[in-house]
Amino acid sequence: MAQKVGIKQIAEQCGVSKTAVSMVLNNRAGVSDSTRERIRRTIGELGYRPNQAARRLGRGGTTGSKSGMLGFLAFDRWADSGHSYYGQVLAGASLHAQELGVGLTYHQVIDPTDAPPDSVDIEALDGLLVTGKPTLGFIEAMRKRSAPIVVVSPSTPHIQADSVRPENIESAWVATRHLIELGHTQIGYLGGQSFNADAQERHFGYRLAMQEAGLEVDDDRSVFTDFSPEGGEQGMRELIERGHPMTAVFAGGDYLALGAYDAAHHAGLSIPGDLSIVGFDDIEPVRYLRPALTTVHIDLRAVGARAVDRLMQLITADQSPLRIRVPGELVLRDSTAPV
Amino acid sequence: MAQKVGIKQIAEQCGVSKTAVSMVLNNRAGVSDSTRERIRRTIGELGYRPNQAARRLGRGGTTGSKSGMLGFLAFDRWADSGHSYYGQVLAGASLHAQELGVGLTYHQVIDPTDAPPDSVDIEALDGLLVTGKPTLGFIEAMRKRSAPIVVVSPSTPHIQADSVRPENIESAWVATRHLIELGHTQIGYLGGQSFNADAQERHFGYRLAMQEAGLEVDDDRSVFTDFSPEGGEQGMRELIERGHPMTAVFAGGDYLALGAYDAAHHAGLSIPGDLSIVGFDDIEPVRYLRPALTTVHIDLRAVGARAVDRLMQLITADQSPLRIRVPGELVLRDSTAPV
DNA sequence: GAAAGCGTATTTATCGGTAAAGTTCAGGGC
DNA sequence: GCCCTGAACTTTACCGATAAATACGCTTTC
Repeated sequence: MAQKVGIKQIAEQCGVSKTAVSMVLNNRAGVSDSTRERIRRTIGELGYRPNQAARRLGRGGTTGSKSGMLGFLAFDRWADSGHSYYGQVLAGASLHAQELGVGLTYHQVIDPTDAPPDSVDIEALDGLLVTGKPTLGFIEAMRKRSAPIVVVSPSTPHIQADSVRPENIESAWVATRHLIELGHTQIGYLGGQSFNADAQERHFGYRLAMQEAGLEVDDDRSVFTDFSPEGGEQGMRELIERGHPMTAVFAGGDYLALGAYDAAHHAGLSIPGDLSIVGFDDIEPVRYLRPALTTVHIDLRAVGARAVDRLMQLITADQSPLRIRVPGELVLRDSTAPV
Repeated sequence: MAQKVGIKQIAEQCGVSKTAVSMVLNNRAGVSDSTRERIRRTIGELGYRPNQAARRLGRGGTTGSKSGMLGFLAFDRWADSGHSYYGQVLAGASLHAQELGVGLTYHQVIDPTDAPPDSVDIEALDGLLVTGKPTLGFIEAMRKRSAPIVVVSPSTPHIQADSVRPENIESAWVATRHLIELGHTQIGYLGGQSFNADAQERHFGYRLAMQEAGLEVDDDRSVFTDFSPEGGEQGMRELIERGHPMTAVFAGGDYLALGAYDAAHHAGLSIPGDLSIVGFDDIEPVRYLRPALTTVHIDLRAVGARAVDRLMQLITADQSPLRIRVPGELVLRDSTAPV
């Protein structure tokens, strides 16, 4: 049976001290390139794998971190339609957690009652990353259990917790601006309902761009609807039925844009010929729409990574709630065209 | 600021040694009831939480056997396009793991080398659920570390590990049968490359249905291509260019169908008027295609749950590899029509 | 009465690392 | 030649817990 390979074995093999090896492992300065290379090779040859437990301990386990585990809570409401969304957040969080040497446990939550699920051993977790649509009560309950929480949620507005969210206003501004630059002046808005914080902000960004351009922000050209393809279709239909001339629409969410496509087709409007559409979020399905949807891309992996960062900050040194914003980027595809 | 409470503080407070406290923590004999009680109380008062990392280390490091934790490994190759797919598997796995009272840690893997990532503390995990596209070498490496593995992967064929996969043959048969029942006789096949086990099986199911119906299985009507929208488009284009009359196509994967739509439109073929298409997998995007894609739905949550089941079996009693199949279900949408 | 047994509790070494404080040695400025 | 500097390492001291070995009273046993 293969001897357990530890940092010590590596050190002996290379004729250096344990510390030298440790330094290489952590990419720290103080080791010559040749030695570094030699150690790296030996590590590979012996198939050495650092013992995370020991690492944490040595690194000053005293620092808050009890289990070295963060929890990722996913509320079920989003599990079906939103997994391409949260999957990315999760990927980013996982990757970053690994970099930081902490673990990440995943917990699907079905029942959105205010009580945290028994199955989640919060006590054993250093912090919680909550995605989806947690109730305020849930957050409160968690807080009482004194586990730091960071929320990645598009919908709960004035939550008393740290959060990581998209830079909605700016991005909505950019999206609307894009339409304006294409020459559109009659631009509609299709958004989620106003209790949704993201929806509010995106609407604000839209209005900002309109006003700046000296364009009329007509409430008749704005519709607030369910944040879903169905809602989008209904909303778009209503927008069309109102009869106000309109050559472009900013949809504050790709799922809405999905529905808007259907409504537009149904009304015999071609995209982008008769109607340009810009979305928001860049979820997977819109890449395959024809014409492909121009939309605001949010780097969801970055969202996850930032959330983990913040969580670690909270764990090591308690601070007051902070809301982090991740910038968006307009992705030009085929659903928009000059007037 | 609250002093770090360690076993040491407890010991001092009680005027005993660290070991005594340790023994109490582990419910081991060798401590008088009175002392035990006293220590217990102090632990409660000081709100002491044992440091897991240190515990594992001290316990002999390597032997982490019963951590009550399963690991979910996701290979990056799928992270972008496949998250709506694996997200569901993950959700199902998480839910079921919670029911069984075991934890689930998530690990995104970027580098698909044969070496398991350092960040995954396999030693501490009771079993591994691997999704995405692991290399055979990876599975081997894992196996050597003696952690039970269950693979949920569409592509690696003769892997020496337990796996949970769709009932490809039967479902492909059903899908093809559906086309036949609509009156189609000239049915093309668009599939992934043959080193992909799922692709093989789906192709087999297709041929089975054709032969049973006494229809000619013409190799000229089959194309094997990259399992991606791009591959699908190219494949479909080729199929069309070959010039064999064809009124329907069975795409052995929704991503292929996605591309097929584009190719069909490009060629001026209407769906399902000129060409009926059936897909496989029921990924999220295809719900929003117009016309919505008729496809085979796989209950991915069930896949995840079954995988966890199997993993638990392996952990408690090692058994020979078993391959579990999850049935699919044909979802009728709008991409198919009678001839 | 000395050796042995036994429940308790304490030392001490260790787990696999990490960090901070030495140590060595080559080179550079003056 | 002298002192200083800094890179490249090594020593040493833990991190927080565990296990094995040891010590300490006190009762039993021959």
